Amino acid sequence: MAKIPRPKSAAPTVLRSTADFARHVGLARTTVSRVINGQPGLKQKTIDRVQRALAETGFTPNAHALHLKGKRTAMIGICMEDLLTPPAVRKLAALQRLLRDRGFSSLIEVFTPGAGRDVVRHFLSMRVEAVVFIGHFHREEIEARIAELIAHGTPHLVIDHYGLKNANTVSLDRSAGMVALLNHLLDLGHRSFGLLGIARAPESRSDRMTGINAALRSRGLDFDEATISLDHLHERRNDFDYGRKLAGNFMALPQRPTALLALNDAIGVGALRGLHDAGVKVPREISVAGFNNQDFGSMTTPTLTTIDQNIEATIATAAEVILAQLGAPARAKPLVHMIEPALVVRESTGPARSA
Amino acid sequence: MAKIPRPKSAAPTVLRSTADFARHVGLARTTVSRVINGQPGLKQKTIDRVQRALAETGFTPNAHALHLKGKRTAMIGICMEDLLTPPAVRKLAALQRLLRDRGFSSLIEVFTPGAGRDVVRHFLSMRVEAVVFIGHFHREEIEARIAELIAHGTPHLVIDHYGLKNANTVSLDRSAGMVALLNHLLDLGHRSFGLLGIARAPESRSDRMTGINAALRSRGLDFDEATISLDHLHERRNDFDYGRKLAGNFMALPQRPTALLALNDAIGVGALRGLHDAGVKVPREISVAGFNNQDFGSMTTPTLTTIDQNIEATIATAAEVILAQLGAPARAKPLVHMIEPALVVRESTGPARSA
DNA sequence: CTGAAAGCGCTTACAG
DNA sequence: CTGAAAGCGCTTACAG
Repeated sequence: MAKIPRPKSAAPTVLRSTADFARHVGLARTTVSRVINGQPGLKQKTIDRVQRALAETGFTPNAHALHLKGKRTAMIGICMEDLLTPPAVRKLAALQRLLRDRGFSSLIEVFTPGAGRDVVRHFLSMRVEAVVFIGHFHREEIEARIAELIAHGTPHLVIDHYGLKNANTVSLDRSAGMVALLNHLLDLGHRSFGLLGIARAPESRSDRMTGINAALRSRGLDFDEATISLDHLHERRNDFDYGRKLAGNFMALPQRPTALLALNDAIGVGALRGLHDAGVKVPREISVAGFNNQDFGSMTTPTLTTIDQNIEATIATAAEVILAQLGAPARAKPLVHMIEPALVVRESTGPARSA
Repeated sequence: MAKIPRPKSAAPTVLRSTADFARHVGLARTTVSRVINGQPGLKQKTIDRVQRALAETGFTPNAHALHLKGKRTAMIGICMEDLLTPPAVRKLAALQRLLRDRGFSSLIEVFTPGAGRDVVRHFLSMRVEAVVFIGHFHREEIEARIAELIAHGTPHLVIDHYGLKNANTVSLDRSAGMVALLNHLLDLGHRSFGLLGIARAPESRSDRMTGINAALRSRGLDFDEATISLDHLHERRNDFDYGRKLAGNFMALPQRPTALLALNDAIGVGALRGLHDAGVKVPREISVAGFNNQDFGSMTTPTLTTIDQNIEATIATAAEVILAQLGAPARAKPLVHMIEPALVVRESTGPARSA
């Protein structure tokens, strides 16, 4: 590679090392290092001189060399299921902020299926102090990654994916969320429920099934009789359109449910739209509920009843769990934290039509 | 600090260095290093032995040491205005993905006002190969950061903040977006426009003003007569509620505009909600347009006319610009790229009431 | 206050 | 194939 001639501007040649920098200031490397690290026994004059040069040149000690000398990396690896799910991104934002306030920087990666091993290896090669996973993952793959981390002695935490073997987790109590929602609707006289995206489901959904079941049973209702699912009609997606289409399918049924429960707010809002297009009045003719309490749910017509995830509590707990593990001896038993959700009643739920 | 006793499990003691690992495999450090780096002249048997041990132990060479020895960091610093603006996060997600495909990892930080210096210094201490800013920043602060990066010889790019001195930028042509929107509405007979969050504005907004002005003038209309702004009535925010309140204010006016132009879709959707609450029919009585083409805009009643940001093109260009700068001599002139937006006509705009 | 030295974890010639 | 050595950029005793 041909050498690029240095520009002859007024700006000093870029300083790449403490040696360069010490030469530039006219002091010993040792002295410079002591100033930078705030060690005692230096003349104020020397300190000022170095500080000024530091500000002028913008010299920054090489973090990699610092780490080699034993300085902690103060980095946390955060592995996201994706960056396109708003509630997950809200958690990321909150966690990143909390960690930064505590002096940690976040190394953020997306866990594309099959590439989990690469992501974790990258984190380990960077010697992160802990790894946090946010989202819902392929069970076997993430369990393998967590086993690796444990073997490696690197603390971990999984946010949102409940029920993983040997994993430290912080998750929303989705079962309790469904119980709250069902009780609200049962109190309104509803006895038959259409499930949008909730049935036939991977783990995080089955928590919900547990909740639905429990709520129904406590009122003496049978799950199979009280619920109906049409998820098999479309390829499963988590977006507006999936809800819109499914709502249409429910309306075409001879025996319509009186309430629709959606996996999330996007599907719920899509259902509202589908019902609107079909000329069905919500909540007069049918009630609709979402999950997650995303912001747009308060802007639809009608506004959407939903379950709030309590993201602040989730992330506060997560940060605590992560930070407590740092430098502490590895725990024998995994830590499992549950976060309580909150029911948010809006306009989309009302008394059952023919209760 | 008390030493933590190593667990006596079957798992081998954690291997922290090539020295440890070489001892574990029973080979010389040099040999191990050569296998890891795929150098020629090794017996297949040795290669297999090392590979197997690598897989078994999960040993990862220390990235910091690698870098010290001259390996490039392959890291790009990405500095976000925040992680709560969905279009910005969509750009982050797309950029992170493109960079990862090219073998770069992303170091993501949030640029809290006043802490920009720290963020950039952290990036530099990590020896990132380039720094990308996504969003809209305090002008002087970001210009100072960019000057530092240039002095430092580290490539940079700003996505979305147009018009910065000496900065490489990729930005949406918001002026062209407003022209397209205005022409659409002018063709529908609209002659008076309420501006929601667009006026009295920092740079990125003034691009819009330029576009509005140009479109109006080309039809012989005067800006001051044709537009009205009520932004002074509330503290400026970018959310649904701001739009909802402002829409109410516009309806209370003796001389109502026939169309409302919102800074973004959230404000636009909020306006739809405010109009709905006030019993005003959209678009029969008034038209509403947003900006950004966020997903929820197609779920409201009515659906929202807006401008699409063409995020794919933005990020493809951004990745190209960044990667082209790596290892290339610094350019004398900043690179300025403009991305063309696209008009998305939906239900919220229609013929002017009394055209 | 300065300077020379050791060592963090690696790779890469260099000599066996 | 192995081993000893140098050196990347730093900090931290250690001796002046």
